[in-house]
Amino acid sequence: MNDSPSPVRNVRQHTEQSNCELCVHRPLCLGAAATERIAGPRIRIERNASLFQLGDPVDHCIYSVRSGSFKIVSAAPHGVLQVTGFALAPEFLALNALGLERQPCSAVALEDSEVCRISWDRQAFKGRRQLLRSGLHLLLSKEIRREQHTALMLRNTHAEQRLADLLLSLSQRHAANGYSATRFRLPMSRCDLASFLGVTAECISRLIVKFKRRQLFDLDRRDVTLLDPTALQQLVAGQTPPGGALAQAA
Amino acid sequence: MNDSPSPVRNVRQHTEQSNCELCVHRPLCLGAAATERIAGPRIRIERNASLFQLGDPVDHCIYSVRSGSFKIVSAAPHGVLQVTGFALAPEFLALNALGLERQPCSAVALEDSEVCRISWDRQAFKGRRQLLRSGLHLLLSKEIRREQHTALMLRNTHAEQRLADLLLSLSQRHAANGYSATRFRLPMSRCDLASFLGVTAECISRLIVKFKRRQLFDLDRRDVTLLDPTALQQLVAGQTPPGGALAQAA
DNA sequence: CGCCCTATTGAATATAATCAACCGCCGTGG
DNA sequence: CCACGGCGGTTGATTATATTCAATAGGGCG
Repeated sequence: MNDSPSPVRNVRQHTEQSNCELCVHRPLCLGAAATERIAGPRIRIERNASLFQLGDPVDHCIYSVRSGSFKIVSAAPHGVLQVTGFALAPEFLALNALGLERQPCSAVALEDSEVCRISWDRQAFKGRRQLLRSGLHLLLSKEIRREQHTALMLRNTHAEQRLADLLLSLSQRHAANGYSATRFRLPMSRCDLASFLGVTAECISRLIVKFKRRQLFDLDRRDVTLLDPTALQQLVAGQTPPGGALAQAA
Repeated sequence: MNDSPSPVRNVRQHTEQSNCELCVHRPLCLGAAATERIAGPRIRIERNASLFQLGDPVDHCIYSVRSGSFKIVSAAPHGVLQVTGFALAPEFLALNALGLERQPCSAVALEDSEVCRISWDRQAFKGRRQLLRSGLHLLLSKEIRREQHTALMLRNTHAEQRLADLLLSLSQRHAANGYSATRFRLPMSRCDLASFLGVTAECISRLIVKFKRRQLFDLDRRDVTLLDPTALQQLVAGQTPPGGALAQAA
């Protein structure tokens, strides 16, 4: 992680294309409820280009990832950049920018990708279904839970369990799209993985070796094959470092 | 942390009291914008009682903490309970439950506290100002950012920096309420602190000693006096463990 | 007054960081 | 076409931060 991740051309690569009216994924937009025409035209972002960057003025939009994938990069207090999330195909970006003047993070395409913009400010919502706003509520709340899960894993697991959890998460998200749950390609570098998981790239390397030896998965370059998802799940659910339980406390 | 934190009486202690119409904090509810009558009557929760518990059916409400404080407790994959957040006086609870059937976490009062319920489901919103929903959007997005900050700290800082960050955060939140930024009482146990920061209680103890020696603060039982907030901030902004930067990547 | 729980302290251990070297791939350019 | 250079990734040896286990101390409450 002292070395750099994929280089980024600091250029927005927006190319207007087919309109989202025709988009096959449209029902997924804000849940099945939102069938209104709410999304703008598709925007193409090429690999390593950023959809928006930390400090950019916010455009009062969230983004729906239609194809491809992104990494979210934020700045730690001391200014060091870190990967704080990944957004795969039917997921959303910029849910954390509502009410801000400046983007709190960057979104960098991990491969050639497409997104749609969805405005969330008052004017844009006028005349549109209330359901849409409800959908946004649900989306935002879900995102809170996702972040909480991340924080949970960072608090009380070893690197081993974090990696297993991420792999399973990617697997599920692929499966939800109708792709194979056991074979897929990692869109991100080892360095990005490490940054997101809060460990060093060296540590990731060693973990991969360890996991391969245990026949948990196979991994060539960026192509994963989960050999024993059950074992991975058991690993995630295994014992944890920082102390034990918080007694009853619930 | 192998030992238990404050014991909890698993009983809801709801006592209807003064109506929120009269609440002095009301303008803070959903930002200054929401001056509507949106909140229900006050609910009193006594120390160590839980407002809601993991697995409870959700009541389609968020809660505004009017006085006192809460800890949020969630279950890690293996079932171990962990403190995933603290909610101080004019903050909100259950923002992560929208769209769920069951509460994903528990909220336990750290002292005798009061909350107001605010319904977020469709019927309850009827006839109420749209601003309110906008306010909720902003609130939810802000909560996402808060969680992201937590995850950020957990990823690439040592325990030392995490504790400093939390103390400064508590300080700010107190100051925002008009209380002293340098002298306040910690409502939570060392154990809760440790759980939230992702370290052991022993580690917290040692850190406290270390910080005292450095004249960063004074701490007796649960009473903190920040002696050198600037130094604390510098500490937070100091160098970090997991590797260095993510190159340009932004 | 004494018990229990929380907090603290100490010594040994472990997971992951750090530093450093090396390798293999890929695109560039001679 | 092949050599070069850069980058991403891997491996090794050492070190450090924080865990673990264990024992003790201090406060609050009955």
